[in-house]
Amino acid sequence: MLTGVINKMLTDRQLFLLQLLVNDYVVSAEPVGSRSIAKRDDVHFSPATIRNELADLEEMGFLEKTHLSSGRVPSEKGYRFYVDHLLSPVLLTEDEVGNIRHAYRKKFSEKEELIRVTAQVLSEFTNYTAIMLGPELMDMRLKHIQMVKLNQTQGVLIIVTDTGHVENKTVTFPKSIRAEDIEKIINILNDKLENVPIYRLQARLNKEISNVMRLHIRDYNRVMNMLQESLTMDDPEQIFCSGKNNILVQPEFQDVNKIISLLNVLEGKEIVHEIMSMPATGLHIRIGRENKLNGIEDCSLITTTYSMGGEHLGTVAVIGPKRMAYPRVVTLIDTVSKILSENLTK
Amino acid sequence: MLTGVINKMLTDRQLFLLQLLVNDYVVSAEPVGSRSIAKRDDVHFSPATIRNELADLEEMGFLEKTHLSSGRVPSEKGYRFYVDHLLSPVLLTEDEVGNIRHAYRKKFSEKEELIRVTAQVLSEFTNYTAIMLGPELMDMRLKHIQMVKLNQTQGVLIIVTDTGHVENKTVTFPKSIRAEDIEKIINILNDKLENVPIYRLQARLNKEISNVMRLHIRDYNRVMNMLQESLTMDDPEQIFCSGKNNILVQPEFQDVNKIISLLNVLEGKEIVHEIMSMPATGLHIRIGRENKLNGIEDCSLITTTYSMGGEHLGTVAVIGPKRMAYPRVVTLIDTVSKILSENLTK
DNA sequence: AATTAGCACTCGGATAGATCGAGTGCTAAC
DNA sequence: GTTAGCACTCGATCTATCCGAGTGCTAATT
Repeated sequence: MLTGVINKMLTDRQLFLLQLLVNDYVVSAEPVGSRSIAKRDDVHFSPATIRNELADLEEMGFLEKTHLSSGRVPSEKGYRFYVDHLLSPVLLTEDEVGNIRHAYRKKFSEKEELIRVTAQVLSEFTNYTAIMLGPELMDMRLKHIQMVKLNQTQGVLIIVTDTGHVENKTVTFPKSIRAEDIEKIINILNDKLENVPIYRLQARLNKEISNVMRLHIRDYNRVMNMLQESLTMDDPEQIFCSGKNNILVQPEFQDVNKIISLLNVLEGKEIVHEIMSMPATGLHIRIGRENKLNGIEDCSLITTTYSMGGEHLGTVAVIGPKRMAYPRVVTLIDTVSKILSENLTK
Repeated sequence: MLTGVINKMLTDRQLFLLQLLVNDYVVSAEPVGSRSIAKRDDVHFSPATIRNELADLEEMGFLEKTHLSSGRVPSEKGYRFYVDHLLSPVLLTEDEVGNIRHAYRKKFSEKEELIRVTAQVLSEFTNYTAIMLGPELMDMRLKHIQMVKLNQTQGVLIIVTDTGHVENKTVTFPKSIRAEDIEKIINILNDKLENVPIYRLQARLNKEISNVMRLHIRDYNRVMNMLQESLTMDDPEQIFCSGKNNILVQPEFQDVNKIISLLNVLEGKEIVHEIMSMPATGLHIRIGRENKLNGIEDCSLITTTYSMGGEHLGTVAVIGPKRMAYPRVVTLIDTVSKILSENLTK
């Protein structure tokens, strides 16, 4: 049991009641009244007493009422206190752990697939929305570059990074170019650009490569233009999102307009920035307005990271209503991100 | 003007009224009454006359009432007749054509991007949902295969098809294998598998390659297993979907449960099958229950195809409510698919 | 014979009370 | 410090009523 030292302002009983109330509200989605609390077996005082305590908790800003004579609902401050001090991690049942492991039973030949499946598992088991951010292109380095000719004028330029990520661009080469030239170009690129960070490719191309190219390749300008274009990386990172619709069944989103605006937020790029703005290490929770992004004021965001061979790779996020099953989600996101890291590492 | 010969059952005036009514209902989303039709400048008969005509049209099954004393709404048969005989194609304004062209102004280095943008344009200009099906893997042939080693035990296997599509798989190779071996394997594969249809890769691997491999490669069994796995193609095709949320603002989807089930359908695989079940050539419209797929009984599906250099490549689809702006969508989907084909071809 | 004016009728949607119940705060008794 | 009792509040639900936009049918008009 918790002792009152956590916060001088709150008595043990108040802590206890706050915890009960949040737990209750999280499952019922209805304002919690004193009577319903008093009915519990582990509560040994009367509704009137509870009313007094709740009134105090409200005065301190941990609880709110939806109208003058309604039951209480946790405020954001209440949730914050709850997740900081009252969160008792929940154990998954053996069945659940089994089911999760089961989802990873098959062999994954594409890393993307593994990440996608993780998003799926997480959204399914939490019943909220899961978003996975892959490694940022910023952090990747070039491993290998390759050109496959499709026909006389077109080819596919394939760029593989050290993390195993593959980008491909269709290019149209100048007619004047010869097959040997293409090979030469690719060789030069591989030679000079290996291990260069992806975001520096273009700069390096201009600085160091251009001289060598000029010597060896005819029609130098056109080729450089072509390469210039192909080495532009626009997508900052890969994103997988699963269970976008889960959140809609929550009673707080019965309003069609809310649904539309939330879905738009989930599909926009801003949500990615919001997630990236979370601390890059450990598990973090942002509740309601703590999120800077407009449109998710009624949501909470929980994030943690995953890695490959110890190296930070990306972020796992779960978005649900403020009224979220925090203990369960915290456990799940932690478990799943570990499983993902294991799978990526081996 | 249309003449009555189209269908012996309907007089010119009935055709005219049916067209008016559909046009009106499509924009208003409200049952159309005789009075509101009579008020139009181009209508020269009284509400009573119109009521008689509408009653006849209803008897013939082209119209419906939502309740005993409501105005009329087109039935599915009514829509069907409308799109078959009364659809007058609409011209886009110069502004619109300009805006569409504008969306394609930038150079596309990835074919996928071009298709994605097309989905976006289409959903934006129709205000419905656009779905693009890429070329089926079935129809592709192997152009080139390539292995990039990431470290001692892992590599990325890259598969390029004749259409310029790139698949990549992360593989873990047996420790015993040597660098030269890998090169040898890839050479054998490229040699023997070029131009083989993607879906036959595995079969060919077993039949013709296995002998050659056995001769040249040590640790034959493990290598074969690895390749076996890597050449499994699970995704039948690429899919781009844009504007999933557009459809939700339509008044027929004010019900949250309808929204959820529709979104689930749009995200599922069945919708792809539904689209693939459309005739593979020309423009086609399926109205409401004409769609076999459960969950889109209240929607209409319009599809056409796009191509690259004359060769059929994929399908463009728009999903909206039955009460759809058919003339506009038909024009748009037609225009856009042509622009896409042009862009792919050049 | 076709059209239209007139009229009774239907039904959904909006509005206004009435009622109910779950909740509160406060006071006084325990 | 706790609790029983009570007056009070407010959302939710139900009912009754009214209104308007629509219909079908009949009889008069063109």
